[in-house]
Amino acid sequence: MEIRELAELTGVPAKTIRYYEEIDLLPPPSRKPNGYREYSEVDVDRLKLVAGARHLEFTLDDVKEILDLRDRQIAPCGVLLHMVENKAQEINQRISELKSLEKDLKQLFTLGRTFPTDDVEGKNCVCHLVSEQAN
Amino acid sequence: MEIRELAELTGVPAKTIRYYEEIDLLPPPSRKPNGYREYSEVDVDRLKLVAGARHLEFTLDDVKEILDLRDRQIAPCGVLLHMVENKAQEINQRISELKSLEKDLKQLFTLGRTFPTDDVEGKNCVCHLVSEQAN
DNA sequence: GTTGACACTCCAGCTACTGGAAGGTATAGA
DNA sequence: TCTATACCTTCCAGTAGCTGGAGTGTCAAC
Repeated sequence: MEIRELAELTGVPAKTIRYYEEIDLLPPPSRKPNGYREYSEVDVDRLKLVAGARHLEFTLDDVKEILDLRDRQIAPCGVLLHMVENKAQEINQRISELKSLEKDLKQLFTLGRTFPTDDVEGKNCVCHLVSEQAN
Repeated sequence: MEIRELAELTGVPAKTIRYYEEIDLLPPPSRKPNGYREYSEVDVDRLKLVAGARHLEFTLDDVKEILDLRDRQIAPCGVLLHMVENKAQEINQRISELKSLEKDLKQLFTLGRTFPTDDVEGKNCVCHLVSEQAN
C-alpha cells in the first residue's frame, strides 16, 4: 500500500509518517518503481503501536525504546507496563498542578471582577494580582 | 541593578531575561559603562507581571498582548480578566483529557499485569493493548 | 598576577511535528 | 493530446519557550 492508505489505517498523517521514518522510528520502506513508498501489514502494526503510545502521551523517545526492544526480539511488555505505571503517575501529578492552577485562576477572576477596569497601575488591578502569582 | 539581582527578585533566570529582551517582551535596558545591563524598579514590576502570567501558564503571546496595551496607556485589566476566564476554561478542558487518559492508563496497567511478560506479538501483550488505544 | 564569579554575544538544540515550495507521477475527461 | 486533479517526492523553515555551551570580557579579592 502507499503512504496515504497507511495514513488512513492508522490515523497518522502522511507527513508525520515521513517524519517518523526520518528519525528512525520507522524503517525506510521499500519503494515502487516510481519512487513511491510501499508499506505492508507489518508497517501498519508498528505504526499503530506508535499511534497508540502517542495517544497515551508517551514521548517519541519512550516509543523508540519499546520498538528497539521489539526489534531486538526482546519482549517489551515488562518495560512497557512499567512505563504505563510511571505515565499514570506523571499524569496524576499534572492533574494536581492543573487543579491548583484552575483554583488560582477562578479566584483571580472572582476578585478581579470587583475591580474597576480603568486602573492601570494601582493595587486594584488584575495585573497586580497576576504579578503576585509568581511567588 | 544588574541582571542577577533582577533575576533574584523575580525568580526568572538571567538567561531567560535576555531571551525576553530579544523577543521584545522587555525593552532593551540602559547599559553601564562596562556594557552590563542596568535595571530599575519599573523593570522589576514588568518582569513580575510576566513571571506571574507564565506561572498561570499564559503564553508569551498573551503576555505580549497585555504588555502592549499597558505600554499604550490602555488599562489591560478588562482584556486580562477575559484571558483569565478563558484560561480557566482551557485548563478545565485539559484536566478532563488527562483524567480520561489516567483512566485508560490504569486500566491498561491492571489488564497488562495479568499477561505473561514474554509474549512479543500475540494478543496477550501490553503492546497490543497500546496499539488499540489509537482508535 | 591569578582565581572565581559574574557579565557579554552568538549559535545550536530540545519536542513533535507542520507548512510550503518546487518538482515528478498517475488517472480521468475534453 | 492537452489539461486538471490528486496524489507522490525532497528539502527547508518555522512553531514555543527556553536552555546549554563556547568564547570572551570585567571586576573584586587574595
